[in-house]
Amino acid sequence: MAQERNTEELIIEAARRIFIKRGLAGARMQDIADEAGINKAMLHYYYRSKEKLFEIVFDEAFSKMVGRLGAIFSRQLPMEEKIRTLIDHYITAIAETPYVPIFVLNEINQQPEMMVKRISSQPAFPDIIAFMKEVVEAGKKGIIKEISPLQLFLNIVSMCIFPFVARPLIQGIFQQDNIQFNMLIEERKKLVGDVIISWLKP
Amino acid sequence: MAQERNTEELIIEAARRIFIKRGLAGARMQDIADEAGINKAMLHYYYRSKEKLFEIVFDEAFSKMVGRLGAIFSRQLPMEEKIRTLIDHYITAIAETPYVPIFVLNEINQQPEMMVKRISSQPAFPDIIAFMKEVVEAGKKGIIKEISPLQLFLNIVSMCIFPFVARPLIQGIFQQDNIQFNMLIEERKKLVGDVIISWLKP
DNA sequence: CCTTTGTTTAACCAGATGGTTAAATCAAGT
DNA sequence: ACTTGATTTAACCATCTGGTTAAACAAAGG
Repeated sequence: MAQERNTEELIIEAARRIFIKRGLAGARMQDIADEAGINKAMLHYYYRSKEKLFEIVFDEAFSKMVGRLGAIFSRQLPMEEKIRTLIDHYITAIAETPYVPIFVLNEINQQPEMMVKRISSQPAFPDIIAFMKEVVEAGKKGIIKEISPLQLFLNIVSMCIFPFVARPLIQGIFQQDNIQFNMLIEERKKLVGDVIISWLKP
Repeated sequence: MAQERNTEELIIEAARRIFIKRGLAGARMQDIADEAGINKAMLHYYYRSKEKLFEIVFDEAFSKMVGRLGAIFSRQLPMEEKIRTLIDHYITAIAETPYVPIFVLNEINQQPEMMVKRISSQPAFPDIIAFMKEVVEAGKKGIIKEISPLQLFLNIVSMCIFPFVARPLIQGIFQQDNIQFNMLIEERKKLVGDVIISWLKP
């Protein structure tokens, strides 16, 4: 057999970069081939079509964005501490692959049917539901204010993810360079927790 | 001259629908022509190229998303009330064209240089800056807690816009139909205000 | 050495895509 | 009716794009 054995992985890495940067419609198979330093035909040899390749990249990205929530949720901690660590860890996780959210959200908006398939095969969802039940109970016990757990979830995720989605907008309007932006994000790991906790105080 | 005089506007309306639904890379000139019920050559007759047409649609969408903030900010009201009406009005405005934010954010991420041009020609930005100064002053006077005005702004905009950007995700995970989703948004007009105000209490 | 089997390449293809052009159509002024 | 100038259309073009194919190549086993 010829060449190194990681051609397969080389292709995925290239596809990941190109798809996440340009989206499904904007990505060109030739660009992916160039990025991987191989012939265009190899893409079809290893992964049958553009859609197949995209599906792999998308699934991976989707899990990276949604899946991380589950692991954190399931931790056994008092409500306030649980929420604070959730926010801190989630922002940290997203900051590692900051272009994933806008990619995932845009593709989902292009083909909302995609969601249906992911829902069943996404192990994080049950944990999210469980967390929301905990929130209701904590509300009844008076540990926190009684609020809609869905709205709580939405608020947390909004404040964690949105800054990355709107990154060029923020940096453009407020003239922030990359270092300043990263500091902003760093500060949010605690600040978003403050916002949520102050709201939840009974 | 032939036909009705609104061909020009007819084209823009069609382009708006197609571009916002599919994005620049995903939109086809033929689709826009079909949507407008005219020949493809007319698009080039009235608007020279795909890019030119796109620019018009994008500018319009960008203003719709960012511009609305200015008008609300400039209103003379006590801080708490100002923030509450801002949130209420902004969510209402976005709900009227709910697919604009994901379109704008995605295109900005595709071509961040676009931002540079918009910044100078966007009249809402000065008002945003002015608002942020007010926030600092209100903090010093003890009317509200002393917080980073940028972070405040980010929190507000995040919680207002993100639900629309993540709409299919939310509806998918939590099995919400369109009516339920709209109720969720309706509830947020007050709820997001509560979150922010409770955080700002000195 | 030669066969076999998995891997890689260059050349090619059909359909799509943005854009052009020359001719046709239409309404209004003369 | 005829000219004029804007509007509209059908046909066309060059290029791009996802995908295919046949042949070349490289190892491993016999």
